[in-house]
Amino acid sequence: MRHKSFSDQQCPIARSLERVGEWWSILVLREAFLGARRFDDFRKNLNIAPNTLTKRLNALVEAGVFERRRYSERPPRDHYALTEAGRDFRPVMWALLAWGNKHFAPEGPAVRVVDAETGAVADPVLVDRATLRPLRSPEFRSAAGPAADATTRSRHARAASSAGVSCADGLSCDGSQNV
Amino acid sequence: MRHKSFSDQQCPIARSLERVGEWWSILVLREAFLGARRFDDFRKNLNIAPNTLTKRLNALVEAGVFERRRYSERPPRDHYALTEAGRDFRPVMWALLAWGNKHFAPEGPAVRVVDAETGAVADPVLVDRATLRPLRSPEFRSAAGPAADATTRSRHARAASSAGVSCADGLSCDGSQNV
DNA sequence: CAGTATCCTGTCCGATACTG
DNA sequence: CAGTATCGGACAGGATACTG
Repeated sequence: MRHKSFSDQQCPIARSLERVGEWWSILVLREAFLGARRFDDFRKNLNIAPNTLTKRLNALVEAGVFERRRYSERPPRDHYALTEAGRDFRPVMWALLAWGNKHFAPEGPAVRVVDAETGAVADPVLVDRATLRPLRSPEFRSAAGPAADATTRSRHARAASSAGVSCADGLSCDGSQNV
Repeated sequence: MRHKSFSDQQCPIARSLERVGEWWSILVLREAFLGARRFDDFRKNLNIAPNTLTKRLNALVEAGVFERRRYSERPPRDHYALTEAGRDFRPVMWALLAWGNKHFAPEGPAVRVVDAETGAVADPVLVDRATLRPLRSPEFRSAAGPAADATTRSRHARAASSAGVSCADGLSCDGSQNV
C-alpha cells in the first residue's frame, strides 16, 4: 500500500487515508485538539519515539494538516499548528470517538463530547446540513460525483441498481447493509 | 505500535483504531457498503492480494465488524456480512469522505452522499442528536467520561483549563484550535 | 470460486545515542 | 527543549503457486 495503488485512487476516502491513514497520525491529531503544539507535548503525551514523531509530523505538514510556525529563530523552534484542513478533521475524529464508545467500551465511555459551556453530554450524529436528516442507509447512499472517472461511475451504478436485489442469494439481509 | 501501547489505551479513538486502523480495513468496509459480500467482490474491486485480504477479513471478523456466514457446506463458502458495529461505521466513513472532498479534491468530488430517492446531494455535518447543534470547537470539546482513569481525567482537565490561555506564547491562535 | 501456503520486500516503529 | 542519526525488529502487504 501507500506505494502505488493508493495514489491513483480518486476516491475521497482513499485520499483522506493517504493523509491520516497511519496509526500515529490520528493520535497526533487528537493531541493537537487537546492543545498540544510543541514537539515535546506530542512526544510525552503519546509516548512516541522522537524519530517516529518527526516523521509523522513532517508527513502531516506535507499533507496540509499541520503548519510549522517558527516562534524562535535562535535557537530555531517550531510550533505545530492545525491548518483549516486539520481543524476540519475534528468531526471525523468525534465520529470515530462515538463509534468506539458505542461498540467498544463495555465499561462506559472514558471520553465524551460535551458542551463547553454547560458540560452537557453531546450525542454525535451525522446529518445533512440543509435538511438535518440523519445520514443513514438506505435513505442515503454514495454516488459518483462530477469528477468521477468511468470506473468510479460504473462501480456506483452497479451499487445503486443492486440496492433492491442484492439479496437474491437467499441470505438474510436487511437492506440496511446496502450502499 | 499495535503491539503494546495501543492496547492499554482506554481512549475510544485508540480503541476504534485498533479495529480499523490498518490501511486496508477501511477500504474493505467501503466495499462492503457498496454491496460487496463475497471474497472475490473484495479482491477484484480493491485489487488486493488474496492473502492480505484473508488476513484483513479475519481481523475484521475478530474485531466484530464483520460476520462470517456460511451459505454452502460443500464446498464451504462464506459471505462476509456487516454486523451492527460494522453498519454503524458508515457515518464515520462519510465524515471521512466529506473531509476528503472538501480539502483534497481540487477537481471536485468523485463520490458524494446523496438522497437515495431524489438523488439530492447531501452535505454531511456532525451535530448533537438532541439539540441538532453542529459539533464544533469551541462550542463543544471532549471531556473525561465516567469510565475515565486518572490519566485520561487529568489530560482533559488540563485541556479544559487551558482553553482560554493556551496562546500565552504570543503565537497567533484563533481559539478554534483549542479542544 | 474461495481461499491457503510460501516467500519476499518495504516501512512503520521502537530504542538509543547524539547535537544545538 | 527540539529535534537528527543510526540500528534493528515486527509486520503489513505484494507476487505467486497451489487446493477443494
